[in-house]
Order: sequence, then C-alpha cells, then structure tokens
Amino acid sequence: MSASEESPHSGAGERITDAEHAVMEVLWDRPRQTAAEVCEDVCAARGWSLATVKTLLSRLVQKGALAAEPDGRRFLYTPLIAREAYVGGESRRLVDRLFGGSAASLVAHLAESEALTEDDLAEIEALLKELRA
Amino acid sequence: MSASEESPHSGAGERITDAEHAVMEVLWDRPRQTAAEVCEDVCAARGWSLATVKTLLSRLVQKGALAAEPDGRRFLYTPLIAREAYVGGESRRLVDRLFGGSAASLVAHLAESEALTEDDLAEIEALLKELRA
DNA sequence: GCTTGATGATTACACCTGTAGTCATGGCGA
DNA sequence: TCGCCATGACTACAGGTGTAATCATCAAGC
Repeated sequence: MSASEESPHSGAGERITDAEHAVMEVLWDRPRQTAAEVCEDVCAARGWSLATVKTLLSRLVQKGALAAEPDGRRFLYTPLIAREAYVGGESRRLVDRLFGGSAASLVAHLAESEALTEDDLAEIEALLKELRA
Repeated sequence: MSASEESPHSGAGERITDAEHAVMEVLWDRPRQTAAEVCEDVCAARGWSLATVKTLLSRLVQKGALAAEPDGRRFLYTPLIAREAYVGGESRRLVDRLFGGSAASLVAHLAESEALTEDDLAEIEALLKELRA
C-alpha cells in the first residue's frame, strides 16, 4: 500500500473526532456561524451544552480544521477543510483497514450483505454507465 | 433508515478499537491461537510486545469478541463475532455518518474521487449484473 | 462609572486507548 | 525437589476524547 499519508488535507493534519465531526457538519452546511448558532443546531440533538460546543470549536481551530474570523467580540467559524476531503479520507481509511484497500471489495460487501436497496443498485448502475461513457 | 442499531453482532456489544482489530484479524485468519502465536503474527508488524497482545486479548475477551478456550496452562483464543459482522457494522457506521445512510452515495463518492480504478469499476459492474440477474 | 450579560480561554475530570511492566502460579527440566 | 520459564491477571500510565464549569474580558445599558 505504501501509504505515506503525509499529505495535508487542505491544511488539516490532526484527526477529527466523532464529536468534532458533528460540529463540522453544521459548519459545512452553513459556514460563518458563531458558537451559539452552531449550538442551536447540535446541542439539542446531541444533548450538549454551549460550553461543549465551544470546546469542540476551539479544538477544531487548534487542529486547523476551522478558521475563526473575528466579528466584534465573537468569532465566526468556517471550515478550512472541505467536506469532500474529510469524507474521502475517512472512506479511504475504512477501505484500507477492512478491505485491503480495494474499494470494489467494499461495494461487493455492501451488495452481498444486502445493504444496498434496489434503488441503490439502480443508482450505482446509472453512475457507472456515466463514468464509463 | 430508522436505524435502531441495537442488533447484536453475534454477541459482541462493545466497540472494537483499532489495535484490537489487528488482533482480531489474526484470529479471523486462523482461530484457536495462543497469545504467543498471535504475537508472532502482529508484534513485528506493529512494533508491539507480547504484553501488549495479551492486554488486547484480555480486553477482547471481556468485550465478548473472543472466546478463551483453556488449553493446559494457556488459552486458545477464537473470535466470537464473525468478520462479516464486524466489517458490516463498521461499513454501516461510516455510511450512516458520512453519507446519510445511503450506500449508493458512498459508491458515488468513491467513483467521483477516482478511488475506483478501471478494474474496480469492471468488477462492480460484473457484480451488479450478477445481483440483478 | 458600574453592573451585567455574552463570549472565548482556561481548567477540569472521567473514561477510553495504546502500550507495557510486574505479579502469581504452575509445569518442567536439572 | 527446586528453581526457571511460560503464561494469564493485574496494575500502570500517558495521551486522546467527551463533556462541562469557571474565569477573564468587553460591550452595552443604567
């Protein structure tokens, strides 16, 4: 595999954890939000307090995953890494770990374990057609 | 998706960590091995000591992921959860977290990010044909 | 000016994880 | 028989993670 894995995903080196990921999703959906705004989106769903969100935001800024743009007394947070990059990285990690790096094996597994609905199959087929075209 | 996600993976409730997973792989490959034997397979690759492997084995037994069958003074360890179940669970977790539960989205992402080689595509196509047949 | 509320920074803390050392015990060779 | 080695159990400990309280500070209102 020769996975050097030293490439910066658009500036972020450190690993984004699960809780942090929830915060990222909110900001990917709509960038430039304050801590309070982010909290409005996730605190209820995850049972968090505003303090928790602030901690996560800080850690994400530290990790270089978020930019904190000063706006008066507070900050507007914006993702520095693209969702694409993150999703891609995580997917690759899974494929490497569990399927020996073969994405096709993943698909095969999903198919065989019936994780794919008829609609999924159709969608994938269409996608493949497009790709091979 | 209505993911109740309470389904037992053949008896294992707790989450298997990364280091533990490496041990599981060895035992999935060949069950009923002693700690020393497992170590022969992973210690070199991961730079572990035998002690580390023993700890991981213990934790896995605790978690219900391994059975420890007494064999004289030592134990022979054997997976209690099928690799299929583990891989399936992990895959589903990823799909749920990053692709809103849509496996097709995952495939689409892999395809678009060029994580799929021409061979992969061919393989998947063949697979689909088989499934739809 | 002084209080108050909003807000980021700092600190806290328990649990998990990776990694390993030490201990107790029992079989086996000398 | 006696000490040694193999082996699992127990203990350890640093760093990461989830979750949050507290602190310092500043803007705005009284």
